[in-house]
Amino acid sequence: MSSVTIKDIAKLAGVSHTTVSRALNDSPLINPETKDRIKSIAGSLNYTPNYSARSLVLDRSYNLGLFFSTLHTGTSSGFLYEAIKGVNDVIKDQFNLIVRGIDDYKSYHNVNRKSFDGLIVMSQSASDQSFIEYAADKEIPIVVLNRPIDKVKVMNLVPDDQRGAYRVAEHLIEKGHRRIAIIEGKQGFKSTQARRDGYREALEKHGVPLRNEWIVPGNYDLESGYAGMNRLLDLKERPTAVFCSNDDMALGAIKAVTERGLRVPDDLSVVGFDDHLFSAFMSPALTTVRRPIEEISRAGAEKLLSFIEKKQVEKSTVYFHTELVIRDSVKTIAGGN
Amino acid sequence: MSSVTIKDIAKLAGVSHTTVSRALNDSPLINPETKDRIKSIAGSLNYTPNYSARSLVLDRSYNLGLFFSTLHTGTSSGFLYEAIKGVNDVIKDQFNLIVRGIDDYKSYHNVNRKSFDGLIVMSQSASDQSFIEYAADKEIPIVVLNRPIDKVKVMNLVPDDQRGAYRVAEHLIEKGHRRIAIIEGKQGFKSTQARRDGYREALEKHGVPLRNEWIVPGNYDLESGYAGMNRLLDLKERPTAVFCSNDDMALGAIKAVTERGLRVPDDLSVVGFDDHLFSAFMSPALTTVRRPIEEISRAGAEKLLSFIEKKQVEKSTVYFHTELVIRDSVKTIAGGN
DNA sequence: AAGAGCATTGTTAACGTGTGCAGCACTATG
DNA sequence: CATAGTGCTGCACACGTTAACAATGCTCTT
Repeated sequence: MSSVTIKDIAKLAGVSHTTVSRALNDSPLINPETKDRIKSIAGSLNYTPNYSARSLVLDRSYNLGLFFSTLHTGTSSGFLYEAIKGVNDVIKDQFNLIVRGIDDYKSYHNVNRKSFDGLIVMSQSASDQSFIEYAADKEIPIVVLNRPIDKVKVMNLVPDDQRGAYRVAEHLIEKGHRRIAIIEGKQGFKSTQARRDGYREALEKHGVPLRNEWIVPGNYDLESGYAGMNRLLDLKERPTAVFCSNDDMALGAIKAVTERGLRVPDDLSVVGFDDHLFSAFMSPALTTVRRPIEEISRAGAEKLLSFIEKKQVEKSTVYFHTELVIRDSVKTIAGGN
Repeated sequence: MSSVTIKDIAKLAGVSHTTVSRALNDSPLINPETKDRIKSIAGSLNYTPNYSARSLVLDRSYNLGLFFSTLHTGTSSGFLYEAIKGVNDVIKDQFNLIVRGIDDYKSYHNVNRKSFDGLIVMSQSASDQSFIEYAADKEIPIVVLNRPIDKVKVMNLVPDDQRGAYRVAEHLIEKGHRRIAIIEGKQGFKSTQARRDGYREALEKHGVPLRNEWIVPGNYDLESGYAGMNRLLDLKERPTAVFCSNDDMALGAIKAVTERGLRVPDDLSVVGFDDHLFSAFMSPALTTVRRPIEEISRAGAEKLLSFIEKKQVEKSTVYFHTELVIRDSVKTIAGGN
């Protein structure tokens, strides 16, 4: 069952392989009748083009890379899922979607124009700056999603994390809270900083005191949310509300609260960030910030395809709206402080 | 910055391109000194091999396909995440990992030996039987994970869902429950049937009555768990325990319970299946069955690599142990019934 | 000293496509 | 009738790599 080539078809049709190639590619040069004849022969032989050969001569790989900063700690499953779904919906059959974590590369050696027609980087950390620069330098069509980057100019689609964090912190203040803690995201991630900044901005704007002991580190996973909340609960002066830098940590944090016999939101209010699938179904349903990852991924894929087609890239930064989602994990308190 | 080829290197080194090819591939035929010289020239020119050309002549694509039944409803993000992580950990730099949903294919046309060195199918539904048969027929090295398949013989690694379901149902019975409902998984999914069978088996074995109205449909997503539980709560005779066919639905189900002012497990016991990342962190922590998807994925990838290397496939079915994970969502009750 | 054998390198073809250019037959134009 | 034009097809080469085979120079053996 060795595979059939255009030369086999040519022989059967009594034409040259050139004619077959043209016919299958719908060249207007070919007589409609021979074209049909060739196509039907190809169909009956179950011909499939050899993509390696085509790639070689056309200088296209038919590969699109979807790169994450890491596929280990820091990338939540929901994030991965939404990104793949969004991109996949757009590219369909046209390209192979190759998924990889940047931190798995020892060297970027085989990231080049020959191997990838384009790249989508779901960037979470400054640590992949070098990768982005490398790819941009090689002039591979590229879009960078999720993390705003500086220095190198590329198409950059990002959620407005800072604004979202600002809104959710402000929401806590409006509900009467004045003792508001934060469990931060993974160090080095840009999103960690943006959410921290939004949080600070809201507190400062409303003259709410900011205490160092209410700022605890985390790394975006469940366990770190659990640990972070325990640290806060051990303080003499507890906060009345805690802003967790993502929903996973919020879930861990709530676990820590209930383990001590306390209740959310009655004894302590908790908010998250991301609006994961499960967040609406937790008890209590989590107040959080929706970050449109799937939408950004879709938009990024569309941009990339147009770059590849037009053989020309645009470079700009586009912010996507983040949205406060109010549910049941925040208590309204009377006095504040 | 047009890319450098072995011929360019050959010119600079004053040798033929064949020698360069051999040197870079560490052929023992080449004089160690010239080899070093060529390698250093290649390094300084920043040479990267053209994989399309290499693929063409070697008849290898360097592509591995990771195929899911669907990337839409029915595939939970945790499942996707664990599968990608497991496979990716094994293949590292050797191959491109191409992720796709089978239901996105209009035709399997460009699934062939030329385009894929091997396939990993995370099969969830009988609907991809035709895909598996197609691939097996084309003699592409293949492993099928997660779903036990019949008819076509391939390497098949699956969790023992039925045994797991049996154990968790038995656990409920041991805790004194005799009114046990089930919210089923997506119709047509093999796992749905296996879990149902395990559940029935346990009930029959222990002489626990099985009532039709306590068997409600679902489709593995949060919403369907929520809806299913509401159906059960509307019954005149409510169950005392509910086996949800996965953790996502358990989460939705618990939501429905708490919404009515009832509590888990005090008023109603709930168990799930999968042991998702978040299950230990729910309140109450969910009693469930651990299904080692990442482990299976890793094992599958290793098998596949060995098939490709040895150019020979084994065919058998291997069951992976599923494990009852006891947490806090089941109440011990005195009498039963 | 001649031939065998080895180490190293080069020549040439092949993988399956796509494409510039030439060529053919036929029609239209004057 | 000669010429230009048009519609269609084939020839020959290119893409970058690997590999079978040939060729070269050298060493060793007898």
